[in-house]
Amino acid sequence: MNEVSESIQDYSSAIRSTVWDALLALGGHDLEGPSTLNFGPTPNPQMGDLALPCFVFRGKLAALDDKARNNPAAIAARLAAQIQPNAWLEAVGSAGPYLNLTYRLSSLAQVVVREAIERGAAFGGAQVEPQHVVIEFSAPNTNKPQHLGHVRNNVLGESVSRCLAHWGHRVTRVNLVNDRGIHICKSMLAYQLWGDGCSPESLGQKGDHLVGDFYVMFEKRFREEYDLWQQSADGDAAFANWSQTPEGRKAVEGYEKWRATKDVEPAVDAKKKPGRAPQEPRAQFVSGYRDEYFNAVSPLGTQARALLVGWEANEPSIRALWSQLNGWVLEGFNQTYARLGVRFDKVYYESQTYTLGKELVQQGLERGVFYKDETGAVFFDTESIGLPGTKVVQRSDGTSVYITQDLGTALMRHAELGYERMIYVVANEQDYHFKVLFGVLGALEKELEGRFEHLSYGMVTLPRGMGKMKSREGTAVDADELLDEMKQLARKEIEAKLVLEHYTGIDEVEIGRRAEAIGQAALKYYLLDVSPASTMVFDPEKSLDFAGRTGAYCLYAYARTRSLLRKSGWDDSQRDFAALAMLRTEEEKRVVKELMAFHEAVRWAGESRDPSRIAEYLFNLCKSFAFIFTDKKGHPIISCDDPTLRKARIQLVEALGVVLAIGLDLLGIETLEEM
RNA sequence: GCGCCCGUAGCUCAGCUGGAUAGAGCGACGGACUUCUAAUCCGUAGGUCGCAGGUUCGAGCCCUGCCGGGCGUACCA
Repeated sequence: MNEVSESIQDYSSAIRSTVWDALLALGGHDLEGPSTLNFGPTPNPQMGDLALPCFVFRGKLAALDDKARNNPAAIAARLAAQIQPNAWLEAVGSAGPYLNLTYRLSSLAQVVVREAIERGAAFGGAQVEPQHVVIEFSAPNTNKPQHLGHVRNNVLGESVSRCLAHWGHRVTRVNLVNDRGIHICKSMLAYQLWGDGCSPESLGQKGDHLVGDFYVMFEKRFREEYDLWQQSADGDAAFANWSQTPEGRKAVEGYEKWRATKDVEPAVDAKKKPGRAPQEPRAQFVSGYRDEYFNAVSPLGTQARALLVGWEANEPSIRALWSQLNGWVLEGFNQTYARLGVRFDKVYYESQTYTLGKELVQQGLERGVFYKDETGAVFFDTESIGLPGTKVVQRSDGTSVYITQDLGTALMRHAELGYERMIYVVANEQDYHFKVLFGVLGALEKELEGRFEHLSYGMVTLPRGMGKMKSREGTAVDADELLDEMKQLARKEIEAKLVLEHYTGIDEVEIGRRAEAIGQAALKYYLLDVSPASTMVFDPEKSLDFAGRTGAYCLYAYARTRSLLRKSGWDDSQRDFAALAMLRTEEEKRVVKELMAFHEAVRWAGESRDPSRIAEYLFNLCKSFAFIFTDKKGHPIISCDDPTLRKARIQLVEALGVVLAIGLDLLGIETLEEM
C-alpha cells in the first residue's frame, strides 16, 4: 500500500477532500467548503467511523434528479456510490440520511502511532498561532488557610495554563495575593489580644493555619459581643430606631402581612404556594445591622479598623505585626502550592497594587469616561455597556474601591507583560464585577477591548444537610487536611495489596511517594472532570474514590503501559511502524481512533478553557485500552506468537503511554511507573 | 423587585456549532484471576431530559411563559 499521508492532520483532510470531491462531482457548487463538512461519530462501530448527515445538502446537488435532490437518504446513497474505497477508507456506505465512512485501520494505525511516538511530548500540541496569554488565578486572602474552593481554583488555573500552553500559546501565570485589608486586621487583632506571642514554631503549626485560627477566633468573639449588644438596651434602642426607617417598616409590615395570611384559607388557592416565610423583623435587623455595628459601635471592630488605619499610615509596629503574620501565611501557602504542583511566574501583592488606578480615575474624568457627582464620588455609567445603573470607581472621600485597583492592575500588567489576552480565574459569584470591569477597561483603553476574559467557575458545595463551607465559621474543608486524607486513603489501598508478589521489595518511602501521587491524582481528577461552570457537590464520604472514572484509574492504565514496555524488552532498535498494518480487531481500532482524537481534545480544552475535556478524553482512552490489557487470550501483547503483530501491539501501547503522560500532565497529575 | 447561572438515571456529572436508539462513573444485581498488575474486565436493571407551549425535516440543546434552586444586585472585597 502506498503511503497516504504523513500526519493525522493529512489523513483527516484527505478524507474530507474525498467527500468534498464527491459533492462537487454531484453538482454541489453552492457549498461552503470542505472545512464546513460536519462529520460526527456513528452510533455504533458496525456502521463505520465517521458519519455525515446529508440533510444540509437538500436541493444543493445539481446533478441529482428531481426526486433525489430533496431527499437526504437518496443524497447519502448517491454520495456513497460516488466515493470509492481507497488507501485510507476501507468502506463507504449510507444508512438513511447519513453517509458513513469506515477508516482503513492498516493505514490509520501507522499514521497515528507513528505521529504519537515520533512527536512524543509535543503530540497534539502547537495547534494555534501563539498568543501571549496572562492567566491570573488563586488570588488568596492572607487571613486564613486555603480550603477546597481554593483548591478547585488552583487546580483549574494550573490545568488551564497547561492546556493553553500545549495548545500553542505562551502562558504567563500570575497570582494576586490579597494581603491587606480589614480581614487580615481581624486576624492581627485577635493575635495581639489572645495570641500570647505564639508562632508556627512554638505551636508546631503551619503559619496559614495559625493565622486562620485567630481569624476564626476573632469572628467568634465578635459574634458573642454582637449578640450581647443585641440583647442590651442599646440594641433594643437601635432596633426601635431601625423599625422607623423605610427599610425597617417594610420588614415589619411584610412579616405582619405574612403572619396574618399564613393560617387563613390555605385551600382557596392550593396550587399557589404561600411563599417563603419572611424572617422575623428582629432577626432581619440582627443580620442586616452587623456591618454597621462593626463599623460604628463594636469595640473589637473599632480596634480592627484602627489597625487598618495604622497600617495605611505606615505605623511601624503595626507594619511589623502585619509582615510577621503575612510571612507565616505566605510560607504556608507556598508549601501548599508546591505540594499541588502549582506555580506562578509572577506574584503580585495587593499591599503594593492597591493604590493603582487612582490616576486612571483622574484621566478617565478628564476624558469624560467617568463623571463626578455633587458628593465628590466618581461614577461610571454602566448603561453605556448595557448594564443598568452606575458603578462607583472612587468614593466621595477620595479612596478607591475594589474595582479601582483592578483597573489599575490590569493596565499596569499590560504595560509590564504586554499580553494579548488576560484571563481571570475567579468563582462565578463575581460574574457581575468582571462584566463591569471589562466594560470600564474597554471604555478606558479602546485597544484593549475584547482581550479580557473571566473564567468563571462554580462553587464547591457540601451535600444537603452539611451546611455551607465558611472559613469564618471553620466549616470549610481544609486543603492541607484534604491532601493528607487522600494520601492516607491511597496508602491504605496500597497496604492492602502488599501481600501480592508484585509488591515485594517496596519500601516505606516508595509507599509514601505513590500514596501522595495517587491521592493527588484522585483529587485533581475529581475536581477537573466536571466542567468549570458547574457548581459541584463534594461529599467527603463518597467523593474521592480510586475505582471507576478517577485519577487512579488513569494512573493505573498508564502504569500498565509502562509495565508492558518494561517486560517486553522493547527498545528503539526494534522500531517497525509498518508492522502496525497488522492491527485488525475492533478493540485495537478503538484505541487508534481514541489516540487520533487527542488533537481535538486539546483544541476543545484550549478553546473553551475547560480541562474536563481532557479528563473525559483520558477516561475514554484508558477504557479503550483496558479491555485489551485484560484480554490476554484474545489480545496477547508480550506473549503474542506472531512477532509482527507483537511489535504492532507493543508500539500501540507505547503510543498510548505517550498520550496518557501528556494528558495527565495537562491535568497537573504526576504519573507513576508502577502502581 | 431586577440580572446572571442551573434543573438530564437513586447519587455525582457529561451531552460539542440542533442530527441516528440521551451517555458515563458510583451505588444495586450477576459473572471473570494456574496465563502481560483484579485500583481491572464483561453483562443486567435504572430516564415522559423540571412543567407547558412554540420554531424546525429533526429539540436535552433554540424561543416564550411558569415552577424549583444557586449567585449577584455596596461609596465590601
